[in-house]
Amino acid sequence: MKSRAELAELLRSHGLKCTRSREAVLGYLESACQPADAERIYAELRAMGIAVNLSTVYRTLESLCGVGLAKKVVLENEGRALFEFCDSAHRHYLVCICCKKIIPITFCPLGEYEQQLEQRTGYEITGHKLDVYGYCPQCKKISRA
Amino acid sequence: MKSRAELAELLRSHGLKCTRSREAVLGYLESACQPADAERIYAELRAMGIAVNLSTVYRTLESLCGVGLAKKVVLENEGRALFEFCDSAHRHYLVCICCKKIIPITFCPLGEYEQQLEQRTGYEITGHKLDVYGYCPQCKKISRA
DNA sequence: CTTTAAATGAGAATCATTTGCATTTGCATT
DNA sequence: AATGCAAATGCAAATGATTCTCATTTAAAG
Repeated sequence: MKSRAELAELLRSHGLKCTRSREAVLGYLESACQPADAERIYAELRAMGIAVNLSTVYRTLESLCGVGLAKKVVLENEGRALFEFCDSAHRHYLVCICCKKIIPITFCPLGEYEQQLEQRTGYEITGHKLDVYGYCPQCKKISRA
Repeated sequence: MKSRAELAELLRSHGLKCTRSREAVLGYLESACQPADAERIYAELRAMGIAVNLSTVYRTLESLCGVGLAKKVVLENEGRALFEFCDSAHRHYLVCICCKKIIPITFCPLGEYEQQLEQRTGYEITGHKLDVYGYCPQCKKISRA
């Protein structure tokens, strides 16, 4: 959980002008425990008494992603894009297909696989996206009941 | 490349009424060498002289996916959904971030990884999605020139 | 050949996201 | 502290993919 001053500094050091909306959105993402979509960020900020405009939230998210302060996460069967604070760590997501809870996974087993693929296909591989789907412990119980 | 009769049989054996549009869409997917989006399928069919409606293409794709004859593929940074004929093989995609060409990959290295995840997280894992991004041989050359 | 439920066409509706434009604001400079 | 200006914002309208409504057509069961 970063202070107001830290957020401002983070923005400036990434070449972004520091504004009320940007500070708010960045602060929200930084303290969020899960990726959130624009509408949700918008709603939560309003609930906190910070009047931002939805377009501004979208624009801010775009800027933050542009400078690497946020990351856009697009999941299958999810109509809208999610965003998270970007600590520049490579990660994957484990998504509950029932309650939609998302937990990040830091272990990635694909390094060697990518090398093999490069050799076999002649592609120059720049990255990958892996999401795992299933039932979280709670939903597993419920679906059995 | 399946015959008209084979397509009809495929539809019926999956519990779908056989109609002109469905036969056309299924036939297109079956002979396509890459996943295609609804608009493209629509355009190509019209170009072949088959007058289908775009809504029908969407509805047909939904039905086909519903009975397992097609598969929806959602890629990052791709505004629209893609669809492919479903031969029920588990596969991943290697997508050129430059020309958007997509090649399917049949080798999947994630079986063991999923088991480890189940143990560590208590989730019941039902599946995953892995897409790999990079430059295809041609685009690799171009970007260097 | 009827019948009937399901499929289709045409266009309106929806939903997330983007954009145009007038107004405001950060912030560097007087 | 006041000024200027480009960048950021608010608002409403535009967009693009997809879905829905409803009147009409069609597949295929009887």
